[in-house]
Amino acid sequence: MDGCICMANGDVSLTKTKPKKIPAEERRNITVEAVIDLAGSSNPDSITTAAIAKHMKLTQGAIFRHFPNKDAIWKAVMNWVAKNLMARIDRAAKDITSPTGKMEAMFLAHIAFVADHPGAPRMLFGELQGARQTPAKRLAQSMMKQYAARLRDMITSGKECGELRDNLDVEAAATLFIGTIQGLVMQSLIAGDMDKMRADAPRVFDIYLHGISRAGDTEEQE
Amino acid sequence: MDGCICMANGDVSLTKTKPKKIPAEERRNITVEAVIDLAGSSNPDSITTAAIAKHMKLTQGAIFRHFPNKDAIWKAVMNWVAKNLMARIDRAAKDITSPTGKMEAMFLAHIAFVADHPGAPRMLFGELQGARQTPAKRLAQSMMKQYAARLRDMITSGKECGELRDNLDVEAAATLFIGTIQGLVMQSLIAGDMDKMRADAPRVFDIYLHGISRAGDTEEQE
DNA sequence: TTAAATATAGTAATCAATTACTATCTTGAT
DNA sequence: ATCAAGATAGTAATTGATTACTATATTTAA
Repeated sequence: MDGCICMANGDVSLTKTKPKKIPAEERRNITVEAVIDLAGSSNPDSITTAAIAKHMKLTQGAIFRHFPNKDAIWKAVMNWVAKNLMARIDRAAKDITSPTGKMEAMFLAHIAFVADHPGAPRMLFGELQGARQTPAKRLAQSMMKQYAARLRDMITSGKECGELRDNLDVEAAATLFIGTIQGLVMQSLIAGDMDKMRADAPRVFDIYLHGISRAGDTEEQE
Repeated sequence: MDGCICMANGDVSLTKTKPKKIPAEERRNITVEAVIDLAGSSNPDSITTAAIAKHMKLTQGAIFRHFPNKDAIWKAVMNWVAKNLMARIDRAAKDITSPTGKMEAMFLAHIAFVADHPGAPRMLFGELQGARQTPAKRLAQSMMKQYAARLRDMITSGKECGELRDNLDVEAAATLFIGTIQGLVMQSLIAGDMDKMRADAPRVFDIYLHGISRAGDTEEQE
């Protein structure tokens, strides 16, 4: 398909021609990347250890030299997703003072992250829906809680500084913010087109902003 | 577990107490219901034919007397979902004239359907995301297309009759409508609480309506 | 050399699907 | 009406493929 992952070690011998022996920690990172990669194009729940191993040019058994079991792999992947997503969102909102500006930056940063890593939301969705209470699920849930709390704070301060409607339902607004992202992501995953999501995101957020802003505030400067 | 399925045909013979042998078509319907039931509490993709059979008090092999293979089961299930969901939405919007009124009725009807059948959206999400182009996926995709087209028409006529903003982005508004539902559903599935979704839906739709309505139109009559 | 990293080659469990066979209902000629 | 013949719906056992996981041998970098 993409053919750009790792076929480049046949002849060209620089430092490592056949990088067979890789230190354990780096191998774990490679494993996480492989899983996220695979999750981008197949049901996360049915990604086998054999498929992971094949994708990173290893034998299946070798995986278990670096992870005690499959759940541990999932935990590592969820950890990666939570860390990188939150970092990206924080970075985007850092230099902006206005609450609505912060929210827009967060929204677009979140969308961009998902567009870069389509496997991430699929894993989140799949993992969170499962009945089984895995370590990975606990991680995902705590990230969601943290996300929602931060949003509520932001919306509340937006009301206080007059950018948002006084009668705005803070909880509903936070729910809709997250829901809007999830909905956009779902539709893009269904369409199999992440670029479409990038294009739609600003237009959709504009409507959301209309919905929460103080009447008359939202100027259409397009 | 419930013990009321088929043990009752030894002595009592009226017209039909509960015959052990069930005609093929009804058995197929029972199968569909069993799958949707199971999908409500476990990953649809990992529902086994054995689990389906057990849930409807049959042996695993008997399933294949009524379906040629597993894909055929999924196709039948998707057909059921598409038919019932669309019927319910149509019924809700039928007697309402105002476009925004129609949209609200559709929104709430959609949410109610999902709350009644939590397995349905899980199957749709799971099926639509998969890379494999199954008959079930084709069915789901055509339903989504039909849904989106109907929404765009409704929003357009809402603009024409003055209920919605003139500068409203029709496509984005339709995307956000569906996305809002999907987001609400996702969050409820994650929380494992369908009643919460029923309660949140009107509050969230109110914000959406704010976002698409003509300025000054939306009266807060609460 | 030596210890970590990987390969090889297994395991028991589970999957969808098929088989051989049995039980029950339906039908039509008498 | 009756009752063999055929159709229908079921069971139980088994298939080959695939799963997560493991035991042990081999390779390679320091």
